[in-house]
Amino acid sequence: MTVPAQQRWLDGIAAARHELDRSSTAARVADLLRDEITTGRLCPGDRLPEEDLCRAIKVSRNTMREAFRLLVQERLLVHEFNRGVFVRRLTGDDLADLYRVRRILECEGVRGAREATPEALARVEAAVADGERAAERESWPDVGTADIRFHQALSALCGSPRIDEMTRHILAELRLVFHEMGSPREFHEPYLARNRRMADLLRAGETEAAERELRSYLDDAEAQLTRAYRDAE
Amino acid sequence: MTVPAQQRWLDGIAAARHELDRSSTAARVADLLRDEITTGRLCPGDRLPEEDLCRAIKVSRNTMREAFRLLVQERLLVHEFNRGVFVRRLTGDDLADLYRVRRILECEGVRGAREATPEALARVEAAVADGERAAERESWPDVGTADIRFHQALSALCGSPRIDEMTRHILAELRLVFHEMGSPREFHEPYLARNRRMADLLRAGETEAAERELRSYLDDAEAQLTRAYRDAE
DNA sequence: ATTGAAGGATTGTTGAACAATCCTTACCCT
DNA sequence: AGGGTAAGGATTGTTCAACAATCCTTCAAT
Repeated sequence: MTVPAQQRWLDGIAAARHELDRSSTAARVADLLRDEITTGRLCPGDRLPEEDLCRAIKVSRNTMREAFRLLVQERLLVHEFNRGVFVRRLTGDDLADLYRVRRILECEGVRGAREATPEALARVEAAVADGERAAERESWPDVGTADIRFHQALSALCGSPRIDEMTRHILAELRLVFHEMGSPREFHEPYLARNRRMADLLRAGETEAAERELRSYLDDAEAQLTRAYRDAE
Repeated sequence: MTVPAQQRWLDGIAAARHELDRSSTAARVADLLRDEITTGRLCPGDRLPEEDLCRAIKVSRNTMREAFRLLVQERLLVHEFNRGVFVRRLTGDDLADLYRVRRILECEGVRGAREATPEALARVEAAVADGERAAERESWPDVGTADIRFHQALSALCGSPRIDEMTRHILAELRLVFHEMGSPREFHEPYLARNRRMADLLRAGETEAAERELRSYLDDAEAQLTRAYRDAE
Protein backbone atom coordinates (compact mmCIF):
# COMPACT_ATOMS: atom_id res chain seq x y z
CA MET A 1 0.00 0.00 0.00
CA THR A 2 2.85 2.41 0.68
CA VAL A 3 4.41 1.71 -2.68
CA PRO A 4 1.88 3.33 -5.03
CA ALA A 5 1.51 6.34 -2.74
CA GLN A 6 5.25 6.88 -2.66
CA GLN A 7 5.41 6.36 -6.40
CA ARG A 8 2.88 9.08 -7.04
CA TRP A 9 4.72 11.41 -4.70
CA LEU A 10 8.01 10.83 -6.49
CA ASP A 11 6.36 11.43 -9.83
CA GLY A 12 5.16 14.80 -8.59
CA ILE A 13 8.64 15.75 -7.46
CA ALA A 14 10.14 14.62 -10.75
CA ALA A 15 7.73 16.74 -12.75
CA ALA A 16 8.36 19.83 -10.65
CA ARG A 17 12.12 19.45 -10.68
CA HIS A 18 12.15 19.50 -14.41
CA GLU A 19 10.95 23.10 -14.46
CA LEU A 20 13.26 24.13 -11.69
CA ASP A 21 16.77 24.87 -12.84
CA ARG A 22 16.82 23.27 -16.28
CA SER A 23 16.96 26.36 -18.39
CA SER A 24 19.74 27.57 -20.59
CA THR A 25 20.60 31.23 -20.88
CA ALA A 26 19.57 31.11 -24.51
CA ALA A 27 16.09 30.06 -23.41
CA ARG A 28 15.95 32.92 -20.92
CA VAL A 29 17.05 35.41 -23.56
CA ALA A 30 14.37 34.00 -25.86
CA ASP A 31 11.79 34.51 -23.11
CA LEU A 32 12.87 38.10 -22.81
CA LEU A 33 12.65 38.78 -26.52
CA ARG A 34 9.35 36.95 -26.82
CA ASP A 35 7.93 39.25 -24.21
CA GLU A 36 9.17 42.30 -26.10
CA ILE A 37 7.39 41.03 -29.18
CA THR A 38 4.09 39.93 -27.69
CA THR A 39 3.73 43.15 -25.77
CA GLY A 40 4.37 45.12 -28.92
CA ARG A 41 7.57 46.92 -27.96
CA LEU A 42 9.17 45.19 -30.90
CA CYS A 43 7.08 45.66 -34.03
CA PRO A 44 6.74 43.45 -37.12
CA GLY A 45 9.51 44.25 -39.54
CA ASP A 46 11.95 45.49 -36.90
CA ARG A 47 15.47 44.25 -37.29
CA LEU A 48 17.37 42.69 -34.40
CA PRO A 49 21.09 43.40 -34.84
CA GLU A 50 23.21 40.77 -33.13
CA GLU A 51 25.92 42.96 -31.68
CA ASP A 52 23.64 45.61 -30.25
CA LEU A 53 21.54 43.02 -28.48
CA CYS A 54 24.59 41.18 -27.21
CA ARG A 55 25.90 44.35 -25.65
CA ALA A 56 22.50 45.24 -24.20
CA ILE A 57 21.74 41.85 -22.66
CA LYS A 58 25.37 40.92 -22.05
CA VAL A 59 25.51 37.52 -23.64
CA SER A 60 27.82 36.26 -26.32
CA ARG A 61 26.89 36.25 -29.97
CA ASN A 62 26.64 32.48 -29.97
CA THR A 63 24.00 32.34 -27.28
CA MET A 64 22.14 35.23 -28.84
CA ARG A 65 22.04 33.39 -32.11
CA GLU A 66 20.79 30.31 -30.29
CA ALA A 67 18.00 32.41 -28.78
CA PHE A 68 17.17 33.70 -32.26
CA ARG A 69 16.85 30.15 -33.49
CA LEU A 70 14.33 29.32 -30.78
CA LEU A 71 12.14 32.25 -31.77
CA VAL A 72 12.51 31.53 -35.47
CA GLN A 73 11.10 28.09 -34.75
CA GLU A 74 8.14 29.75 -33.09
CA ARG A 75 7.71 31.88 -36.19
CA LEU A 76 8.00 35.09 -34.21
CA LEU A 77 11.23 35.98 -36.01
CA VAL A 78 12.37 35.37 -39.54
CA HIS A 79 15.98 34.78 -40.43
CA GLU A 80 17.22 36.01 -43.77
CA PHE A 81 20.53 34.51 -44.67
CA ASN A 82 23.42 36.97 -44.45
CA ARG A 83 20.98 39.74 -43.65
CA GLY A 84 19.88 39.16 -40.09
CA VAL A 85 16.75 38.41 -38.11
CA PHE A 86 13.56 40.46 -38.16
CA VAL A 87 10.31 40.42 -36.26
CA ARG A 88 7.96 38.52 -38.46
CA ARG A 89 5.61 40.49 -40.67
CA LEU A 90 2.52 38.50 -41.49
CA THR A 91 1.06 38.55 -44.97
CA GLY A 92 -2.60 38.34 -45.83
CA ASP A 93 -2.04 34.69 -46.75
CA ASP A 94 -0.57 34.05 -43.31
CA LEU A 95 -3.61 35.57 -41.69
CA ALA A 96 -5.93 33.38 -43.72
CA ASP A 97 -3.90 30.31 -42.88
CA LEU A 98 -3.88 31.08 -39.17
CA TYR A 99 -7.67 31.18 -39.14
CA ARG A 100 -7.87 28.08 -41.30
CA VAL A 101 -5.87 26.22 -38.67
CA ARG A 102 -7.85 27.74 -35.82
CA ARG A 103 -11.08 26.53 -37.39
CA ILE A 104 -9.73 23.02 -37.62
CA LEU A 105 -8.23 22.77 -34.15
CA GLU A 106 -10.72 24.71 -32.07
CA CYS A 107 -13.77 23.20 -33.76
CA GLU A 108 -12.29 19.75 -33.27
CA GLY A 109 -11.92 20.51 -29.57
CA VAL A 110 -15.52 21.72 -29.31
CA ARG A 111 -16.85 18.72 -31.20
CA GLY A 112 -15.10 16.39 -28.77
CA ALA A 113 -16.03 18.38 -25.68
CA ARG A 114 -18.25 15.62 -24.30
CA GLU A 115 -15.26 13.29 -24.06
CA ALA A 116 -12.95 15.96 -22.63
CA THR A 117 -11.65 15.80 -19.08
CA PRO A 118 -13.34 17.92 -16.39
CA GLU A 119 -10.07 19.81 -15.88
CA ALA A 120 -9.97 20.82 -19.53
CA LEU A 121 -13.58 22.04 -19.39
CA ALA A 122 -12.83 23.91 -16.18
CA ARG A 123 -10.05 25.80 -17.91
CA VAL A 124 -12.48 26.98 -20.57
CA GLU A 125 -14.78 28.30 -17.87
CA ALA A 126 -11.89 29.89 -15.99
CA ALA A 127 -10.67 31.77 -19.05
CA VAL A 128 -14.11 33.27 -19.67
CA ALA A 129 -14.39 34.33 -16.03
CA ASP A 130 -10.92 35.91 -16.17
CA GLY A 131 -11.93 37.89 -19.22
CA GLU A 132 -15.08 39.16 -17.55
CA ARG A 133 -13.21 40.22 -14.43
CA ALA A 134 -10.58 42.00 -16.51
CA ALA A 135 -13.32 43.82 -18.42
CA GLU A 136 -14.92 45.00 -15.18
CA ARG A 137 -11.72 46.69 -14.12
CA GLU A 138 -11.25 47.86 -17.70
CA SER A 139 -7.78 46.42 -18.25
CA TRP A 140 -8.10 45.61 -21.92
CA PRO A 141 -4.74 43.97 -22.46
CA ASP A 142 -5.78 41.40 -19.82
CA VAL A 143 -9.05 40.92 -21.68
CA GLY A 144 -6.98 40.13 -24.73
CA THR A 145 -4.82 37.54 -23.01
CA ALA A 146 -7.90 35.95 -21.42
CA ASP A 147 -9.46 35.74 -24.86
CA ILE A 148 -6.38 33.98 -26.15
CA ARG A 149 -6.39 31.60 -23.18
CA PHE A 150 -10.04 30.84 -23.87
CA HIS A 151 -9.33 29.71 -27.38
CA GLN A 152 -6.26 27.84 -26.25
CA ALA A 153 -8.53 26.00 -23.82
CA LEU A 154 -10.97 25.16 -26.61
CA SER A 155 -8.40 23.37 -28.73
CA ALA A 156 -7.00 21.79 -25.56
CA LEU A 157 -10.29 19.88 -25.35
CA CYS A 158 -8.73 17.58 -27.93
CA GLY A 159 -6.52 16.29 -25.13
CA SER A 160 -3.41 16.27 -27.30
CA PRO A 161 -0.11 17.81 -26.16
CA ARG A 162 0.98 18.30 -29.77
CA ILE A 163 -2.23 20.12 -30.64
CA ASP A 164 -1.73 22.28 -27.56
CA GLU A 165 1.72 23.26 -28.70
CA MET A 166 0.60 24.08 -32.20
CA THR A 167 -2.24 26.24 -30.92
CA ARG A 168 0.19 28.07 -28.66
CA HIS A 169 2.32 28.92 -31.66
CA ILE A 170 -0.64 29.89 -33.81
CA LEU A 171 -1.98 32.27 -31.19
CA ALA A 172 1.46 33.75 -30.60
CA GLU A 173 1.63 34.53 -34.29
CA LEU A 174 -1.78 36.12 -34.11
CA ARG A 175 -0.55 38.51 -31.46
CA LEU A 176 1.69 39.96 -34.15
CA VAL A 177 -1.44 40.98 -36.00
CA PHE A 178 -3.31 42.21 -32.94
CA HIS A 179 -0.63 44.78 -32.34
CA GLU A 180 -0.81 45.93 -35.91
CA MET A 181 -4.31 47.23 -35.21
CA GLY A 182 -4.97 49.79 -32.51
CA SER A 183 -7.51 49.97 -29.70
CA PRO A 184 -7.61 46.53 -28.13
CA ARG A 185 -10.83 47.49 -26.39
CA GLU A 186 -12.89 47.87 -29.53
CA PHE A 187 -11.55 44.62 -30.79
CA HIS A 188 -11.84 42.34 -27.78
CA GLU A 189 -14.85 43.67 -25.90
CA PRO A 190 -17.63 42.52 -28.24
CA TYR A 191 -16.30 38.98 -28.07
CA LEU A 192 -16.69 38.68 -24.30
CA ALA A 193 -20.39 37.89 -24.51
CA ARG A 194 -19.86 35.40 -27.31
CA ASN A 195 -17.19 33.56 -25.35
CA ARG A 196 -19.60 33.39 -22.41
CA ARG A 197 -22.30 31.95 -24.64
CA MET A 198 -19.95 29.35 -26.05
CA ALA A 199 -18.87 28.28 -22.58
CA ASP A 200 -22.50 27.94 -21.47
CA LEU A 201 -23.37 25.86 -24.52
CA LEU A 202 -20.40 23.62 -23.86
CA ARG A 203 -21.35 23.10 -20.24
CA ALA A 204 -24.87 22.18 -21.38
CA GLY A 205 -23.39 19.64 -23.78
CA GLU A 206 -24.76 21.40 -26.85
CA THR A 207 -21.65 20.93 -28.88
CA GLU A 208 -23.25 21.45 -32.29
CA ALA A 209 -24.58 24.87 -31.31
CA ALA A 210 -21.25 25.73 -29.72
CA GLU A 211 -19.44 24.84 -32.92
CA ARG A 212 -21.76 27.04 -34.99
CA GLU A 213 -21.15 29.89 -32.59
CA LEU A 214 -17.42 29.35 -32.75
CA ARG A 215 -17.36 29.33 -36.53
CA SER A 216 -19.28 32.54 -36.65
CA TYR A 217 -16.86 34.05 -34.14
CA LEU A 218 -13.88 33.04 -36.21
CA ASP A 219 -15.44 34.31 -39.43
CA ASP A 220 -16.14 37.70 -37.87
CA ALA A 221 -12.74 38.05 -36.25
CA GLU A 222 -10.94 37.07 -39.43
CA ALA A 223 -12.97 39.48 -41.52
CA GLN A 224 -12.32 42.30 -39.08
CA LEU A 225 -8.58 41.65 -39.00
CA THR A 226 -8.35 41.23 -42.74
CA ARG A 227 -10.07 44.56 -43.24
CA ALA A 228 -7.80 46.33 -40.78
CA TYR A 229 -4.86 44.65 -42.39
CA ARG A 230 -5.68 45.79 -45.88
CA ASP A 231 -6.24 49.31 -44.67
CA ALA A 232 -2.76 49.37 -43.14
CA GLU A 233 -1.33 49.31 -46.64
CA MET B 1 0.49 42.42 -71.65
CA THR B 2 4.21 41.76 -71.32
CA VAL B 3 4.27 42.98 -67.76
CA PRO B 4 2.26 40.23 -66.04
CA ALA B 5 4.03 37.51 -68.03
CA GLN B 6 7.42 38.85 -67.06
CA GLN B 7 6.24 39.22 -63.51
CA ARG B 8 5.26 35.58 -63.29
CA TRP B 9 8.55 34.58 -64.79
CA LEU B 10 10.48 36.62 -62.27
CA ASP B 11 8.45 35.11 -59.47
CA GLY B 12 9.44 31.67 -60.67
CA ILE B 13 13.10 32.63 -60.70
CA ALA B 14 12.87 34.17 -57.28
CA ALA B 15 11.29 31.07 -55.80
CA ALA B 16 13.87 28.77 -57.34
CA ARG B 17 16.80 30.90 -56.33
CA HIS B 18 15.64 30.83 -52.78
CA GLU B 19 16.23 27.09 -52.58
CA LEU B 20 19.48 27.32 -54.45
CA ASP B 21 22.31 28.66 -52.41
CA ARG B 22 20.46 29.80 -49.31
CA SER B 23 21.33 26.88 -47.13
CA SER B 24 23.53 27.09 -44.12
CA THR B 25 25.99 24.37 -43.29
CA ALA B 26 23.98 23.65 -40.16
CA ALA B 27 20.97 22.82 -42.32
CA ARG B 28 23.06 20.49 -44.42
CA VAL B 29 24.42 18.78 -41.33
CA ALA B 30 20.86 18.42 -40.08
CA ASP B 31 19.87 16.82 -43.38
CA LEU B 32 22.67 14.35 -42.98
CA LEU B 33 21.69 13.41 -39.44
CA ARG B 34 18.01 13.24 -40.33
CA ASP B 35 18.84 10.71 -42.97
CA GLU B 36 20.80 8.63 -40.49
CA ILE B 37 17.78 8.60 -38.22
CA THR B 38 15.00 7.96 -40.73
CA THR B 39 16.93 5.12 -42.32
CA GLY B 40 17.45 3.57 -38.93
CA ARG B 41 21.25 3.72 -38.70
CA LEU B 42 20.76 5.82 -35.61
CA CYS B 43 18.36 4.16 -33.19
CA PRO B 44 16.03 5.68 -30.60
CA GLY B 45 17.93 6.27 -27.40
CA ASP B 46 21.31 6.64 -29.07
CA ARG B 47 23.41 9.48 -27.80
CA LEU B 48 25.05 11.99 -30.16
CA PRO B 49 28.27 13.27 -28.60
CA GLU B 50 29.19 16.70 -29.88
CA GLU B 51 32.94 16.26 -30.22
CA ASP B 52 32.85 12.92 -31.98
CA LEU B 53 30.37 14.20 -34.54
CA CYS B 54 32.29 17.43 -35.04
CA ARG B 55 35.43 15.48 -35.81
CA ALA B 56 33.57 13.07 -38.09
CA ILE B 57 31.72 15.71 -40.13
CA LYS B 58 34.37 18.40 -39.74
CA VAL B 59 32.28 21.28 -38.55
CA SER B 60 32.67 23.35 -35.43
CA ARG B 61 30.79 22.62 -32.26
CA ASN B 62 28.67 25.72 -32.74
CA THR B 63 27.32 24.65 -36.11
CA MET B 64 26.79 21.13 -34.83
CA ARG B 65 24.77 22.51 -31.97
CA GLU B 66 22.77 24.57 -34.45
CA ALA B 67 22.02 21.42 -36.41
CA PHE B 68 20.95 19.73 -33.19
CA ARG B 69 18.50 22.56 -32.56
CA LEU B 70 16.86 22.05 -35.90
CA LEU B 71 16.32 18.36 -35.29
CA VAL B 72 15.17 18.93 -31.73
CA GLN B 73 12.48 21.19 -33.12
CA GLU B 74 11.41 18.38 -35.45
CA ARG B 75 11.25 16.13 -32.40
CA LEU B 76 13.71 13.67 -33.88
CA LEU B 77 16.21 14.47 -31.14
CA VAL B 78 15.75 15.38 -27.52
CA HIS B 79 18.10 17.71 -25.71
CA GLU B 80 18.70 17.13 -22.02
CA PHE B 81 20.39 20.06 -20.41
CA ASN B 82 24.02 19.39 -19.48
CA ARG B 83 23.64 15.82 -20.66
CA GLY B 84 23.56 15.97 -24.42
CA VAL B 85 21.23 15.10 -27.27
CA PHE B 86 19.70 11.71 -27.94
CA VAL B 87 17.63 10.17 -30.69
CA ARG B 88 14.10 10.45 -29.47
CA ARG B 89 12.54 7.41 -27.86
CA LEU B 90 8.79 7.48 -28.15
CA THR B 91 6.60 6.42 -25.28
CA GLY B 92 3.24 4.73 -25.54
CA ASP B 93 1.63 8.07 -24.80
CA ASP B 94 3.51 9.64 -27.68
CA LEU B 95 2.27 6.94 -30.01
CA ALA B 96 -1.31 7.53 -28.92
CA ASP B 97 -0.94 11.26 -29.39
CA LEU B 98 0.56 10.89 -32.84
CA TYR B 99 -2.47 8.92 -33.98
CA ARG B 100 -4.80 11.34 -32.22
CA VAL B 101 -3.33 14.15 -34.30
CA ARG B 102 -3.34 12.09 -37.47
CA ARG B 103 -7.04 11.39 -37.01
CA ILE B 104 -7.72 15.10 -36.68
CA LEU B 105 -5.61 16.34 -39.56
CA GLU B 106 -6.06 13.60 -42.13
CA CYS B 107 -9.80 13.26 -41.55
CA GLU B 108 -10.15 17.00 -41.85
CA GLY B 109 -8.38 16.84 -45.18
CA VAL B 110 -10.63 14.05 -46.41
CA ARG B 111 -13.78 15.84 -45.24
CA GLY B 112 -12.77 18.91 -47.23
CA ALA B 113 -11.63 16.98 -50.28
CA ARG B 114 -14.39 18.40 -52.45
CA GLU B 115 -13.03 21.89 -51.99
CA ALA B 116 -9.41 20.86 -52.46
CA THR B 117 -7.39 21.90 -55.47
CA PRO B 118 -6.92 19.47 -58.36
CA GLU B 119 -3.17 19.50 -57.73
CA ALA B 120 -3.66 18.36 -54.13
CA LEU B 121 -5.96 15.54 -55.25
CA ALA B 122 -3.48 14.56 -57.92
CA ARG B 123 -0.77 14.16 -55.29
CA VAL B 124 -2.97 11.70 -53.41
CA GLU B 125 -3.38 9.66 -56.54
CA ALA B 126 0.33 9.86 -57.35
CA ALA B 127 1.34 8.59 -53.92
CA VAL B 128 -0.90 5.54 -54.24
CA ALA B 129 0.47 4.80 -57.69
CA ASP B 130 4.04 5.14 -56.41
CA GLY B 131 3.30 2.66 -53.65
CA GLU B 132 1.86 0.14 -56.07
CA ARG B 133 4.84 0.43 -58.39
CA ALA B 134 7.25 0.02 -55.48
CA ALA B 135 5.36 -3.08 -54.35
CA GLU B 136 5.61 -4.61 -57.80
CA ARG B 137 9.39 -4.39 -57.73
CA GLU B 138 9.27 -5.47 -54.07
CA SER B 139 11.23 -2.56 -52.65
CA TRP B 140 9.48 -2.32 -49.31
CA PRO B 141 11.23 0.74 -47.95
CA ASP B 142 9.88 2.64 -50.96
CA VAL B 143 6.43 1.28 -50.22
CA GLY B 144 6.82 2.73 -46.75
CA THR B 145 7.80 6.19 -47.96
CA ALA B 146 4.98 6.15 -50.51
CA ASP B 147 2.57 5.28 -47.72
CA ILE B 148 3.82 8.22 -45.72
CA ARG B 149 3.52 10.50 -48.74
CA PHE B 150 -0.04 9.29 -49.24
CA HIS B 151 -1.07 10.35 -45.77
CA GLN B 152 0.85 13.58 -46.09
CA ALA B 153 -1.19 14.24 -49.21
CA LEU B 154 -4.44 13.53 -47.36
CA SER B 155 -3.85 16.18 -44.73
CA ALA B 156 -2.55 18.51 -47.44
CA LEU B 157 -6.12 18.54 -48.79
CA CYS B 158 -6.74 21.12 -46.05
CA GLY B 159 -4.74 23.54 -48.17
CA SER B 160 -2.84 24.91 -45.18
CA PRO B 161 0.96 25.28 -45.15
CA ARG B 162 1.01 25.11 -41.37
CA ILE B 163 -0.98 21.88 -41.35
CA ASP B 164 1.41 20.52 -43.95
CA GLU B 165 4.38 21.28 -41.77
CA MET B 166 2.83 19.73 -38.71
CA THR B 167 1.96 16.56 -40.60
CA ARG B 168 5.50 16.36 -41.89
CA HIS B 169 6.77 16.43 -38.32
CA ILE B 170 4.19 13.94 -37.09
CA LEU B 171 5.06 11.45 -39.79
CA ALA B 172 8.78 11.92 -39.22
CA GLU B 173 8.22 11.01 -35.59
CA LEU B 174 6.29 7.95 -36.66
CA ARG B 175 9.27 6.73 -38.63
CA LEU B 176 11.02 6.37 -35.30
CA VAL B 177 8.44 3.78 -34.37
CA PHE B 178 8.44 2.03 -37.74
CA HIS B 179 12.08 1.17 -37.31
CA GLU B 180 11.45 -0.21 -33.87
CA MET B 181 9.43 -2.99 -35.45
CA GLY B 182 10.95 -5.32 -37.97
CA SER B 183 9.82 -6.49 -41.42
CA PRO B 184 8.51 -3.41 -43.22
CA ARG B 185 6.87 -5.67 -45.76
CA GLU B 186 4.43 -7.31 -43.39
CA PHE B 187 3.54 -3.94 -42.02
CA HIS B 188 3.05 -1.86 -45.14
CA GLU B 189 1.83 -4.35 -47.73
CA PRO B 190 -1.71 -4.91 -46.42
CA TYR B 191 -2.33 -1.17 -46.46
CA LEU B 192 -1.68 -0.77 -50.18
CA ALA B 193 -5.17 -1.96 -51.13
CA ARG B 194 -6.79 0.22 -48.50
CA ASN B 195 -4.96 3.29 -49.74
CA ARG B 196 -6.13 2.51 -53.25
CA ARG B 197 -9.72 2.22 -52.05
CA MET B 198 -9.50 5.52 -50.22
CA ALA B 199 -8.12 7.28 -53.27
CA ASP B 200 -10.91 5.86 -55.44
CA LEU B 201 -13.57 6.96 -52.98
CA LEU B 202 -12.06 10.43 -52.90
CA ARG B 203 -12.01 10.72 -56.65
CA ALA B 204 -15.68 9.68 -56.70
CA GLY B 205 -16.46 12.41 -54.18
CA GLU B 206 -17.62 9.95 -51.52
CA THR B 207 -15.92 11.71 -48.70
CA GLU B 208 -17.98 10.19 -45.89
CA ALA B 209 -17.08 6.67 -46.94
CA ALA B 210 -13.46 7.69 -47.41
CA GLU B 211 -13.36 9.10 -43.89
CA ARG B 212 -14.79 5.88 -42.44
CA GLU B 213 -12.18 3.91 -44.32
CA LEU B 214 -9.43 6.22 -43.10
CA ARG B 215 -10.51 5.95 -39.47
CA SER B 216 -10.53 2.21 -39.68
CA TYR B 217 -7.06 2.29 -41.23
CA LEU B 218 -5.75 4.49 -38.45
CA ASP B 219 -7.34 2.34 -35.76
CA ASP B 220 -5.78 -0.81 -37.17
CA ALA B 221 -2.34 0.72 -37.68
CA GLU B 222 -2.29 2.19 -34.21
CA ALA B 223 -3.39 -1.08 -32.63
CA GLN B 224 -0.73 -3.00 -34.52
CA LEU B 225 2.02 -0.57 -33.56
CA THR B 226 0.91 -0.38 -29.96
CA ARG B 227 1.00 -4.15 -29.71
CA ALA B 228 4.45 -4.36 -31.25
CA TYR B 229 5.55 -1.58 -29.01
CA ARG B 230 4.39 -3.24 -25.81
CA ASP B 231 6.05 -6.47 -26.82
CA ALA B 232 9.36 -4.67 -27.30
CA GLU B 233 9.48 -4.12 -23.53
C1' DA C 1 24.69 -1.98 0.63
C1' DT C 2 24.51 2.85 0.83
C1' DT C 3 26.84 7.18 1.17
C1' DG C 4 30.41 10.59 -0.02
C1' DA C 5 34.18 12.42 -2.23
C1' DA C 6 37.66 12.82 -5.91
C1' DG C 7 38.50 12.61 -10.91
C1' DG C 8 37.70 12.59 -15.67
C1' DA C 9 34.51 13.45 -19.40
C1' DT C 10 30.99 16.17 -21.55
C1' DT C 11 28.32 20.06 -22.13
C1' DG C 12 27.40 25.39 -21.52
C1' DT C 13 29.15 29.82 -22.49
C1' DT C 14 32.33 33.19 -23.80
C1' DG C 15 35.45 36.04 -26.64
C1' DA C 16 38.07 36.69 -30.55
C1' DA C 17 39.26 36.00 -35.18
C1' DC C 18 38.62 35.57 -40.14
C1' DA C 19 35.76 34.80 -44.38
C1' DA C 20 31.64 35.79 -46.90
C1' DT C 21 28.06 38.68 -47.94
C1' DC C 22 25.42 42.79 -47.99
C1' DC C 23 24.69 47.82 -48.07
C1' DT C 24 26.14 52.48 -48.75
C1' DT C 25 28.72 55.87 -50.82
C1' DA C 26 31.29 58.02 -53.96
C1' DC C 27 32.99 58.01 -58.48
C1' DC C 28 33.03 57.75 -63.45
C1' DC C 29 31.12 57.62 -67.93
C1' DT C 30 27.76 58.71 -71.34
C1' DA D 1 21.50 64.62 -64.85
C1' DG D 2 21.26 59.78 -64.56
C1' DG D 3 22.74 55.11 -64.31
C1' DG D 4 26.19 51.67 -63.77
C1' DT D 5 30.41 50.40 -61.02
C1' DA D 6 33.96 49.85 -57.68
C1' DA D 7 35.72 50.57 -53.10
C1' DG D 8 34.79 50.60 -48.31
C1' DG D 9 32.50 49.74 -44.08
C1' DA D 10 29.17 47.10 -41.58
C1' DT D 11 26.95 42.82 -40.53
C1' DT D 12 26.54 38.08 -40.61
C1' DG D 13 28.49 33.04 -41.11
C1' DT D 14 31.75 29.95 -39.27
C1' DT D 15 35.54 28.36 -36.74
C1' DC D 16 38.62 27.95 -32.86
C1' DA D 17 40.30 27.81 -28.19
C1' DA D 18 39.55 28.40 -23.53
C1' DC D 19 37.20 28.14 -19.12
C1' DA D 20 33.10 27.23 -16.07
C1' DA D 21 29.38 24.25 -14.81
C1' DT D 22 27.52 19.89 -14.66
C1' DC D 23 27.30 15.01 -15.01
C1' DC D 24 29.00 10.21 -14.63
C1' DT D 25 32.20 6.82 -12.91
C1' DT D 26 35.15 5.03 -9.67
C1' DC D 27 36.68 4.05 -5.34
C1' DA D 28 37.00 4.28 -0.61
C1' DA D 29 34.73 4.46 3.95
C1' DT D 30 31.20 3.58 7.21
